[in-house]
Amino acid sequence: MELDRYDYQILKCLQQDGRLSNQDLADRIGLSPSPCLRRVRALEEAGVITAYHALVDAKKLGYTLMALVHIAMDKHTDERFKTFEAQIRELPEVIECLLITGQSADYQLKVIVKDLDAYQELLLKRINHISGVTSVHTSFVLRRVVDSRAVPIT
Amino acid sequence: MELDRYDYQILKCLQQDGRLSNQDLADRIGLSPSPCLRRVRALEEAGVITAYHALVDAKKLGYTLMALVHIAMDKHTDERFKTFEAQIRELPEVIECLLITGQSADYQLKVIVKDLDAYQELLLKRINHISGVTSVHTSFVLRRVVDSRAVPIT
DNA sequence: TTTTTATACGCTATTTTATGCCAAAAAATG
DNA sequence: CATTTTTTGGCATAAAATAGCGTATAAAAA
Repeated sequence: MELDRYDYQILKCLQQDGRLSNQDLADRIGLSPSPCLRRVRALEEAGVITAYHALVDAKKLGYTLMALVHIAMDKHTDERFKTFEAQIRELPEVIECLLITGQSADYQLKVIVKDLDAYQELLLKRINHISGVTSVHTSFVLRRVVDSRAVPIT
Repeated sequence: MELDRYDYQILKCLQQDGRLSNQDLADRIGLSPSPCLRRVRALEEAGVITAYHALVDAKKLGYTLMALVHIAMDKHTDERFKTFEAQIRELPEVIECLLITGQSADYQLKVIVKDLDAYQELLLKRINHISGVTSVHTSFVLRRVVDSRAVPIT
């Protein structure tokens, strides 16, 4: 799919405010509502826009603790990875799971929990029980300096 | 702010689909449109809902590489942190910057770039130039197994 | 227990928005 | 330069958002 200046403007605007009305969006990018809406639909159709989400303040719901968990596996087989990932997907506290390169870890998880007790519980009763997990290292998040998922659009 | 069952349902729905119309939302949670809208506004007002975003597929825009960058500082002074963070905020490729506890790193950055060349450029010409940065370790993201920011809502 | 008060609901009317259709303009092509 | 293709803008209609108002319900006070 070919993207032009209008499309980039649309993406920029909707990345910032996913609930912009089509009319406001049209105004901002300098197009009338009909072609603007057509373009948004096309971007959704093409998978350039993948979803719309409301961001919820985790702390306001009691999730006061965020941690990064680095995990190393014993063997690097498809089987190990598959079962690990399947189990991880069952844990709602794991809001991110990345397979990464690097010395000491295979996966990095990002988890949010209500307190240290809950964290301990998650670690000892869930994550440690997954077969193949050999080492686990935790970093707690003290502050979120930048927290965006916005793709740079010039 | 006190949240009841309706509020949790609203949050759950809007986390999944940030563009749900108020009418559809009202239907799903079993309330008529007016009180539903009032609740959504109240949640926004109270900062429980912090923003709405469209998710854009980075790969479709040419950002094929994601990396985690672990950074250690020479001194742990307010001054060092302040200048580092200010400089980091100027880099649109840095979509996340976390101040973390742990052995070897003070910050973890998440960056997206178009290719290895761009990554090299970012690292050598931007990040390494920030005063106080003493060590930098990179992990590339091979796969995103889980990628949500949804707060668990029972 | 009864009365009062406050909160939140649902209905309705009005304004705003989304969306499909068609003619006109712009861009691309030969 | 003419023709074809694409995309726009305007308009009409349907849908949705939003504010006002009366009423029910639950909590608080008597």
